[in-house]
Amino acid sequence: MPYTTNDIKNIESKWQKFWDDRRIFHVQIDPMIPKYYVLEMFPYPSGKIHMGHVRNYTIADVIARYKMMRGFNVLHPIGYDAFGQPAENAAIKNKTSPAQWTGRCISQMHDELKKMGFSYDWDRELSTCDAEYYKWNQWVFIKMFERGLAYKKASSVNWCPDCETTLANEEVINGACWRCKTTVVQKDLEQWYLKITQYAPSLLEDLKKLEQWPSRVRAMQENWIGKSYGVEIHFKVKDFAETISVFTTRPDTIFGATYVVLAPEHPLVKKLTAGTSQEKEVTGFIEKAANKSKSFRMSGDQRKEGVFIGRFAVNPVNGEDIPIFIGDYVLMEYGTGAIMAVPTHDQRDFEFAKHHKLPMRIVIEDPKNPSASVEEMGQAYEEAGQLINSGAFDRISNEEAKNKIAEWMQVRGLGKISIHWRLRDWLISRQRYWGTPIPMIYCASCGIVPVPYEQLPVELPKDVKITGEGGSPLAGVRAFVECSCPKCGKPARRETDTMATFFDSSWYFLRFCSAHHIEEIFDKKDVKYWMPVDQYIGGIEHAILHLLYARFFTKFLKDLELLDTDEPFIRLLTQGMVLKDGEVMSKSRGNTVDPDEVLSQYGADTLRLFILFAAPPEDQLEWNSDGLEGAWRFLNRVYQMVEKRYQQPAVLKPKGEESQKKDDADASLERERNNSVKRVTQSFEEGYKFNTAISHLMVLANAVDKYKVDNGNAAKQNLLNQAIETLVLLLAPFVPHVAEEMWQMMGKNEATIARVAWPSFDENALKTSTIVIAVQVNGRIRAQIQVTPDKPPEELRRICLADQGVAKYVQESAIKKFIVVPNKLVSIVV
RNA sequence: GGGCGGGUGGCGGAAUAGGUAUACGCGCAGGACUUAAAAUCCUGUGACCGUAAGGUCAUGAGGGUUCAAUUCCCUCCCCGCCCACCA
Repeated sequence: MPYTTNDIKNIESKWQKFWDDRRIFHVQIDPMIPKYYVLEMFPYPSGKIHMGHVRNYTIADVIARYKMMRGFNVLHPIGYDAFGQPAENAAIKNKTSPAQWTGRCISQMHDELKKMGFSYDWDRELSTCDAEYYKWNQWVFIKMFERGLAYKKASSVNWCPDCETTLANEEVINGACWRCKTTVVQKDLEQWYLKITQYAPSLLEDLKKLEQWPSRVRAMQENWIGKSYGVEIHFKVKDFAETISVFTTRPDTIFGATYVVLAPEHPLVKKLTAGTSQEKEVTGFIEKAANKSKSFRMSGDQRKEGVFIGRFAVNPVNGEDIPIFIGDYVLMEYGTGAIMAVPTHDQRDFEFAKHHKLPMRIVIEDPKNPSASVEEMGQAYEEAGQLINSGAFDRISNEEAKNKIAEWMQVRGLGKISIHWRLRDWLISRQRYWGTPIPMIYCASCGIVPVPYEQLPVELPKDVKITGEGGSPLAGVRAFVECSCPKCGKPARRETDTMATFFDSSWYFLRFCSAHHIEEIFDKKDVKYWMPVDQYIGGIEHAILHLLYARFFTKFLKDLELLDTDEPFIRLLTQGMVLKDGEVMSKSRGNTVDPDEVLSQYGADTLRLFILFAAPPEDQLEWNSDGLEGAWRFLNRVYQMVEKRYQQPAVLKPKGEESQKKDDADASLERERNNSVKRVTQSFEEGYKFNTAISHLMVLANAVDKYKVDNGNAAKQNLLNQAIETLVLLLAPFVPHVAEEMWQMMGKNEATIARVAWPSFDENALKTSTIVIAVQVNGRIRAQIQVTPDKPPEELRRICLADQGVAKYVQESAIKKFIVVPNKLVSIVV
């Protein structure tokens, strides 16, 4: 059990109150001061904060406090992503309402965040479940609707049977619901979508601007958006007035296309099979395919099933009749829902063709095996090579042929050069209660009509019985559903679905700029000043979902001319996970450490210091209670230093004529002090390596410990004071409570250390009068010599040879090379 | 299958425009203080040989370039994360 006479953890609540009472971290726009916007991904208010939150917010807080000391006007807000299904479940379980439950969680969370000493501007605290916030969700939605970016369509959608609601593609992880892990099924439903695909090109292109994002997040988004260049090729159906369009990235293989495959859901299938002998078999296959979940169909290397549909298509480049199949390995969601199959050069087609004994033709020559025949192929040849069996294109490299054939086909009207995207539109309606009502009205005569702006917000009724049965609980609230059409005034019905909560979090960073603005979604001048977010911090799990949606909203709002920036987050830091015993700390594993317990035992500063010291922010962090103890020890040591060794300058009485000349110990302390400032500053400016920053603070503390002051030696005491002051200032962003306390103990005038200027350093003080140079002979260290800096090589050579340790291995006449790395090392080769 | 990270003491981790590997912390061992313990302080701590001086070997494995490689190049192994029948 940690214990000292002046318990450093008991001072924390005092300083928290001080910051609060004086609104130290409240900020306003000030064009004269450079701004800095630090933001962490706001929490879902589950009530208690966990170590992941603590780590995330501590990193953010340290950056915010550092920037404040550097003179920036720092916006550092917090809020709650308060809508969502867990509140419904908790409300049922605890016999309360989601609103009450969430309210209680928020106030609990609020208190816990305060206990961590984070430098938030609490005046901007917001919750997405407040009507003053979600009103603007509805406003954005209508703006999107007016521009055709929000639309309703019937489609096969992802459905979680457990949550009883639809899910966006981004919310389906390996075929399972991201929240409850239940296997997702497909349902045909009419749902609301946002046309994020319209922004696919700029979402992809602008990733290039995000140089300060981790490359893997950019790569993940790039893959998710998935741009492919290719050709849409038109295959005429033989003896039938229809054309099948396929998309391919491999037009170079068109001469090897020996059959066509449609997705079972392809709209042409029914038309083409009607009346053929294959109709029954095809219908049976479609039913079978429909019963398989999408995740099963997409889960890789199973046998490729399919049936011939009884008709043929014509290969446009050579006029061949080729059979048309339907196959479950072709997905309706991608491309045109139809493919041309080139079994010799695509492994999937190869497997399918083998299984169904379909013809093949090699059209790209394997340079290692130019005489290969179809019969002896064990797998598709997917590498590069020259074209063969391809008419006029023979002997052209296939890379070159891609463009040539594409252009040739386009000129002849056989195909169209085109780009396809993997990104799908974003399904945002949810059949749940605890969310933003979608502000739409259905009128029998006018159709779908948006709620007029002046009627916003469409408030979520409070007195709704939640059963957990799903299926739009709002549909059962007559007072909510029944309304009149804004256009014709006749009785009409409200939309009863609510918005996915990712809608709420796609623009909250803008709302923070003027958190409680009433007239508009936000105050344009505030947003102009604060945006973009300079530093965003959060978990990698949001690499696709939230970060993509937020970028989409930013681009949309810019198109509405409400914003100047087209990217919301300049710099992104994804913090690593917190582990215990080598496993991710999680409730389900039962290996969590409750931050509350650590707080009551050690206080926030110790917790903050440990978390920052144990690993670089982006790496995994292994929880270690001994390490926590170490952080506690260090803080106490520094506290004792201030208490016992610091003397207030007023008390300090210079005695007699003390020598102004600095001795070695003085120079050494000065060097460490300046070096610490340099290194800690560097760690903030170059990549946030807080672990090494703290290690340098420990080095400085060690130097202070070692430094002796003769009783009453004012010059030395001054030097010591200076070193301690610097140490306290450098510590301030990391351990704000103790730093405030120590600053006050030192009798400083500033109200808060949070606004004291960050210390600077003197490069000259880092120099030493003598340096130690390592001497290598044939690559091995054989001696250390002490010399004055910047010795010329000739002199070094003389000194080295005079050194006994060197002389043992070197005779002057045998020296082949003499290499000098200035002020570091000498390397002699004999 | 594709992409992105990583492999350094007993542990968390330092150090890469090539230049004294193991900073800082934890742990461990010994000592001081104490009736005793805790706390605190001091000393030591990569491995091996040696009383010591000193020497040899060590950054996943193996090669290469170099006076010099954790850092650069080649081959391979292992771990983590993300994506994946994407046409």
